[in-house]
Amino acid sequence: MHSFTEENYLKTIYYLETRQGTEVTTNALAEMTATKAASVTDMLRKLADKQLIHYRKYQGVRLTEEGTRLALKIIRRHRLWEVFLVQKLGFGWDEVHNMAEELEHIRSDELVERLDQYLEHPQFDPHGDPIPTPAGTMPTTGYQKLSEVPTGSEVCIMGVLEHSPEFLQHLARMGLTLGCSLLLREINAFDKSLLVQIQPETALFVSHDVARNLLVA
Amino acid sequence: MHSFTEENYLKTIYYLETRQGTEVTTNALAEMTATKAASVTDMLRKLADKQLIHYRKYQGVRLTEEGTRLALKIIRRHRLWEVFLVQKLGFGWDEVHNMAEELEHIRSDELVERLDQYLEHPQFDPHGDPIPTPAGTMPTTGYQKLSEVPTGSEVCIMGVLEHSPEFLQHLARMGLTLGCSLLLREINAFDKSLLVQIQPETALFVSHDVARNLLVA
DNA sequence: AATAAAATTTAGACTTGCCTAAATTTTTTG
DNA sequence: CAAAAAATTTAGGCAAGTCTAAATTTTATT
Repeated sequence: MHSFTEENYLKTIYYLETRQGTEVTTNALAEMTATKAASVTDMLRKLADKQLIHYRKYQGVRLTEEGTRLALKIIRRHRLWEVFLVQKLGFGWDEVHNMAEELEHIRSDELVERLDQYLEHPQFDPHGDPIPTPAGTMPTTGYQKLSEVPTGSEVCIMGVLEHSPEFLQHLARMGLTLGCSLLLREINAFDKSLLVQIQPETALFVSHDVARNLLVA
Repeated sequence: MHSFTEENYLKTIYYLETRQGTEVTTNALAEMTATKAASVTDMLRKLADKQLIHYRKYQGVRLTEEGTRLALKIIRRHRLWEVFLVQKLGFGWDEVHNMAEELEHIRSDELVERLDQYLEHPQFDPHGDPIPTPAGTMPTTGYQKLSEVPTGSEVCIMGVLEHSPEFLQHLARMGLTLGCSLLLREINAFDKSLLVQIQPETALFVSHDVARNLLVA
């Protein structure tokens, strides 16, 4: 059995590893977990002893196969609980992250599979993130960042890369929601902001920071 | 904020205090929490520092008002999650205790109140135990132990005092379920077992140990 | 390439919650 | 009511996970 703390490190390593595509550094982990680098080093030694990560001193870490499997199991739980909180209990998508951070550590596998069944096997969480399979693999989506599609594209908002309440509430204030269609009119040369049209009559500017956290298809 | 461990001690103290009506001893707590007496003493000092219990060395403990309020909050969460697991996810009443032991520590008050609403404000958990109010009071029931009702009584099974899977599965094998009607035919003088009639044609012997863990009205 | 800066690890310590062994207090018993 | 037994507390220690400060390694800079 693994501690909450170990589970959180695995999840964070998975996140940084897939986001950056490179080995994950001690400092990056310290920042994400809001601890100090020395504490991270201690935990990395422990995870390496348990064969959950490949760790070369001073070189950073990657998850082993077993570590990846475990990380995806936690992420599956997290996302299924988020679906429950939004669809069944009526929370907003900007309110559920912290609760799911606790619920994801509940240890029963049978509970997770029954929850999945009760929710009718959702494919995506309320933020559009794909839910890992029970077998421990991450479904792939062909989504791109809005900041990377060419001018003139007509796309649909499929997910977000940033889950903070601040970001999600900002989207809501701009009228941007999951499933919303966008026509990319132009990209401003000065600050890289994007002019997007969301209704025949309505267009607005979206900052580059917002655009690179919006997934579209 | 209180740790999982502190919450578990409060819950256990509440349970023993109301079951026995007297001050709770260190040894009783050590047995219930599967730890050693010395560890209990440590924790009692901490809980007393936080004004959650009245503690007189060598004399045992009682919960303060604040301690009682907190204990009932945990018990409310536990019982609501049990209702969820049985009614929504389809678990048996003998399977849910351990999962609820983990779920009861999820910290969001709003989550609990939304769950309560989603479950349509249940009054009792799957074992017939009353669910404490949001205000932190325990509803009273007039239930008696089956071992204490007079011969000839016709009663209905309303709850259980023992929650172990072994006990609950034993009830199931005897055909005894919540809501089941019983006619108490006689009490055996030799071993205090009870002859109870559950159908016009069907009667069976129930041990004293079973009878004192069955609540009836 | 040598040195300065940055990143990482090591060393030693703290807190929580648990343990064993020994000391103390309370209760029981002859 | 005094001695023995039982219950409880104290003392000292351990593991997990964190910290600060110092040492080491890597990277960047001149």
